[in-house]
Amino acid sequence: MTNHLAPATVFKCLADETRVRLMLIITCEAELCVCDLTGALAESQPKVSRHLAQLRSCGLLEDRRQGQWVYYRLHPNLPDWVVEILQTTLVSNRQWLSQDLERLDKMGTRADRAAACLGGAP
Amino acid sequence: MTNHLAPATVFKCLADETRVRLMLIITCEAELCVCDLTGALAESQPKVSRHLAQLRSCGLLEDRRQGQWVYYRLHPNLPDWVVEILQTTLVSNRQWLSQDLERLDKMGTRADRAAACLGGAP
DNA sequence: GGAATATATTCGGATATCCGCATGTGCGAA
DNA sequence: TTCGCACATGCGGATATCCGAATATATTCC
Repeated sequence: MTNHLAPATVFKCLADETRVRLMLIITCEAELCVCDLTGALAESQPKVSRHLAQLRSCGLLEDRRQGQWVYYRLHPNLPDWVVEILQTTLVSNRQWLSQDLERLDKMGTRADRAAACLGGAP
Repeated sequence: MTNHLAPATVFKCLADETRVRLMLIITCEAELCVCDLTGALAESQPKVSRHLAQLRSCGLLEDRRQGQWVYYRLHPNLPDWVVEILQTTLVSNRQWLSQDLERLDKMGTRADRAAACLGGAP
């Protein structure tokens, strides 16, 4: 809402298959760490990390370090129209994204593991 | 709705400033010929033509020759989510697009078709 | 401190993108 | 047919993008 992100800048960020997949999965799951994303996409760690860095430097993502893990989520100041676009794309392309989400589901996300840990034994 | 356009493909088309401007203006005006678009963008004719060709070959635009003019419009089989994205982007970036639309408006002639899409934005 | 895990970055090369300039093509009018 | 306008495209060349492999940094655990 506060950021000015030119349309071309936003679309350039989404113009790479790896980056759209990252953005849509994060839109879907709210917050994920790099290892989750690497597993979900079944891509190499440097590749995923590089694209995440690009998305962050453009202002689409925000990162947060917690221990050895770095969590990524949509940037809180993301303009509304960008969020809308992500959600629209997500809703109409679930099938396209299903393999990534299945892989993510099967590995159990770090967020889930952490939550389970908080609820159970720390 | 019928076409299968992968998200990355669509966003790649919109990842260039010239191409987003073309797509948004056409989304706004329904149908325009190359000379209108060249005037609106104030870019060279080969540049505009080349980008239009790319948008057409990707399936985002459809062209129609009428006499010496070639009119471009959104492809009728464009998936709904792509149209939604274009409209969302348009609505939230009127200011960004205003110069192009003003130029188009001032040209008059072939661009007689309502430029009233801009609404009341300054 | 040292090993182990998670993440980031550098490097170099293959490929893609974008552009201006010039030229080619299709159409209508004279 | 020839001219002129509207549009498309071929041809370099500059620049950007993307990747794998290797390496660097950060943090935790022992």
